[in-house]
Amino acid sequence: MGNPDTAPPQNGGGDEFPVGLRVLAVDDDRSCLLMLETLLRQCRYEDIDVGIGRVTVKDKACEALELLRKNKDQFDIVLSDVIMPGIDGFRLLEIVGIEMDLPVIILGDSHYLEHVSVMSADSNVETVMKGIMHGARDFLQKPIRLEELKNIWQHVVRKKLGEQSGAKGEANNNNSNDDNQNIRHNRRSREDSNDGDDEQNDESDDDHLTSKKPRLTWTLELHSKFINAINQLGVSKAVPKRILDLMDTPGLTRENVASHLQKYRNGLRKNSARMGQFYDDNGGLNRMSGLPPSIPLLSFGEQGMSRSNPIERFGVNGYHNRSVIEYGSTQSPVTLGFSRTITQSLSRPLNQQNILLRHQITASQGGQLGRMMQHPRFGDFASSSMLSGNMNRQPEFHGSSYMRSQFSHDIVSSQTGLRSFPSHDHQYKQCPNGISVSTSGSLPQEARNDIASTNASGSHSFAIGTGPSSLEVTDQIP
DNA sequence: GCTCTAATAT
DNA sequence: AATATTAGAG
Repeated sequence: MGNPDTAPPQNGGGDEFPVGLRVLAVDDDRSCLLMLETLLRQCRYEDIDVGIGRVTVKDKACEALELLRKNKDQFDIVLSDVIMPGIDGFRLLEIVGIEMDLPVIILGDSHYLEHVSVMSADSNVETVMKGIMHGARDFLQKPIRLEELKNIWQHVVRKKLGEQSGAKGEANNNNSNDDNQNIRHNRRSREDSNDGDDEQNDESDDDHLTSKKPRLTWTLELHSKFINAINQLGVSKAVPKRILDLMDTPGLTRENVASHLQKYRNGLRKNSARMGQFYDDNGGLNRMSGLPPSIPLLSFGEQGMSRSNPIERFGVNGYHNRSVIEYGSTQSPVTLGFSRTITQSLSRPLNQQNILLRHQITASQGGQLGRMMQHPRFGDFASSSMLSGNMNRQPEFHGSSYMRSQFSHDIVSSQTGLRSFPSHDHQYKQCPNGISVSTSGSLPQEARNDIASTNASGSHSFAIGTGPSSLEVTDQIP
């Protein structure tokens, strides 16, 4: 809670507002809109010289959008009501975020809040959160007060600042052979807004670029390094610090590694819980010491089904001839809600697929494992994408290339009792005691996805498992 | 004070 | 789901 009106950028005067900020306000409620416009003009966000008025109002989101599209670069900031017929505030927010990346401020409608919620408090928070998650820069609750509007310029400044400093690492999709350039460190600043009252928290430390928080993306390269490090260290000694050192990746933090490690271990744990055991770096049999006994032997149910990006949906029995694969870009929070759907046909119903899977199981395990054996997932053995090194599915894999993949694999081995079969369409090499994959029959959909999504075109190779228990597979698509 | 890890938040 | 952040224990 600091002093509200810190000096705006250029003019040193503490009380001057950036004259001529180009604001577009959208609200379907005419009276609100008028009020808003009046206030905005009082802020001197008004038209000065440019052809287009500096304060522009629209009572329909679609018109606002049209205006924005036609006049890119003609606006600095957008204020939008939440509830509107047609395109609502959130939607507008998304679109604007994607198409022109302007700061958007969401205006909360008290009517709406009352309406929707039994008690306004919660839903308010929810709404605010939703707005923020969708990329809103701020959230102002109606009735909007002049004081609040006076400060919206800060978002524009922040955005500009953000653009300057961070060289815009936006499209880091398929990039990078250079292991690490998606790394950008950021300390965040808690920025929020509030309900009925007031708000301005402008702690000017220095680095609160409220813009976007770039998160580290664990690319395949990074992950490989990570896995490498772990292999070198051995499971027991693999702690964040050491891994970090071994990875030798500038910009990467221990926290990054720790977080990833946590996930990695979860994967291990899951696996090992299923197997009851796993091999450590010495090839020795390890009992995961700290294994919570509570971990189910197999979580085939809902949990496992929707692992990783492509979200598969099977009928309860897995009988669908077609499965729906849904995906969406997760690049930026703004893309929330944008997802497309494609379909992929299955050669056979899952339950008829010829799954080759052997594992020593005891009779007592029969119940759950039995089910698993009918529908093993790639992930059941080595694959949580974590272990397979198959991280980071790129959007490009979706769609046609995805459908084009005709892999059909059987999971056939693990240390105990499972073995691999030679196969026509791919080469494989199996490490001693390795987990292996071969392509002899068919594979549950999930597994196929794991593999297919690794592949954009032509062949690819990937590793399954780590250390001595790993396998490298090279697939060749006919 | 630093590191690790589990838990929790975004 | 994937990462980040936090909190408490060593």
